[in-house]
Amino acid sequence: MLVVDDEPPIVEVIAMALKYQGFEVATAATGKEALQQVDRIKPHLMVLDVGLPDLEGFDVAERLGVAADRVPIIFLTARDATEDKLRGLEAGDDYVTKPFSLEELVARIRAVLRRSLDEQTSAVLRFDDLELDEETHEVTRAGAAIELTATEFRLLRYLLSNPRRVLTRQQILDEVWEYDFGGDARVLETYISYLRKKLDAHGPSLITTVRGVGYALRAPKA
Amino acid sequence: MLVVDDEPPIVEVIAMALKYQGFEVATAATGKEALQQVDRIKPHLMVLDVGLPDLEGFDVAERLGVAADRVPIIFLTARDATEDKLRGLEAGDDYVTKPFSLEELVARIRAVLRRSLDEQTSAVLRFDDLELDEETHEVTRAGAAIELTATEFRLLRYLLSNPRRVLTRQQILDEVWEYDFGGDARVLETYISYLRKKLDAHGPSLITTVRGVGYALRAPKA
DNA sequence: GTCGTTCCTGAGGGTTCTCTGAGCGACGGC
DNA sequence: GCCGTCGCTCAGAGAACCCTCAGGAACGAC
Repeated sequence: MLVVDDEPPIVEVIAMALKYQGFEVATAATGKEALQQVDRIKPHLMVLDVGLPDLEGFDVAERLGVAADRVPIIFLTARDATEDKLRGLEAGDDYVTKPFSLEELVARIRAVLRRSLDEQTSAVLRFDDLELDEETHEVTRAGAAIELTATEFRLLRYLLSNPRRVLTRQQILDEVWEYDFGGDARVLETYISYLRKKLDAHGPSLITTVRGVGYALRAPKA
Repeated sequence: MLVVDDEPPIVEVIAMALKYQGFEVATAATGKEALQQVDRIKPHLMVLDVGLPDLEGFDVAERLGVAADRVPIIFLTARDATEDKLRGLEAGDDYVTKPFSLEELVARIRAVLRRSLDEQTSAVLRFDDLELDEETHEVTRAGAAIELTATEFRLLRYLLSNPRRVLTRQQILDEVWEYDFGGDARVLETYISYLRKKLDAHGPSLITTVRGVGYALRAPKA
């Protein structure tokens, strides 16, 4: 996994998140450096900022060629750069707009890897009778469809990708909200409340509060 | 293990706690000194105060580079420094806010080491028929789930990480409560009592009182 | 621009946890 | 066996924590 951005804090926060997920991570600050690294370590995937000092991110992509076996790239791009999205996006690539949530980025990475690894892993996260499809964004509980908003979906996806494990409030805020979110931590409680209301309409409670620590998905004690 | 802080009492209390856990500990009071020490002794982990007189803690981290093989760091930071959290946090790092409990710090250290040692050690602490999972916060005795409050959990985790060893009241207070806890030492007795009540409901007594000294986990004399 | 949805903030209230105090019991020295 | 000290347990006050509801701001669709 290669992370390329000229802002050290961004590189660091991404590298940390990915390492925590168990990926091996290398970094680069410039386009030139990135090309060298690709040559040297042959990463399976690359997270690439569009706005680099020397080469534009897309130029980096171009230099790597359009071959089907070129390393998949996830572009980081500013929110308003709509037209940019089209350029450089090859089959197997994807993009994320800044500022992004780490949870979102990791989800995209998994999706891209899944595609390039030929459907080895499923796109459906499961826990008890709850299912979440990362590709179609469909969520069902005991077969019944559940409508979630974007934030609710990210939150549930993060919980589902760490089943049974207690996630601290801080972890959840760092991952699910934008990485520089400075707001009130009570948003989280509000959204947990929303999720519970929607999920628990179809069965026993799945989200457990661990007082003083955070939240966890727990199988209902039947 | 390298401990860096400009306040000698803090350094001492941490260094002592870590030594007691069996780590080799070196110390430094300034950023400059810290960098020298890192060079000299190549620590496996570093506990680093953010507010140092000469260099900011994060600057120290920066000087060490962002290489994947840089020493993992646990930052000590004031409680309200929310935005600081992102700066400097690399893969494998973590942070603890002051004032902290030593027990918490040691738990974080173990978690960080576990990650950097590639899952060599498990997150489950065991003693006799008692199990405590640090990730899910689940505690079972002879297979039966036991609900613990946050403080009970920290206390039991500390006991379990030092099985059979007698821990003095002072040690336990320092570790499980905040390191400068000034309150009444009888809290501890109360919590030992709570723990015993919950644990011994499923089997013979595991926590032994060592009169005049402290407490220890002991296998029940069958 | 208007409308509808989504996201975040704020406040109130209920629940649970933590710590304190006091009485009782247990242990050990003599 | 007696007495002093140390430890155990219970109950309760205060605080911390968390949940929920309501409303306003921001965003996007038409």
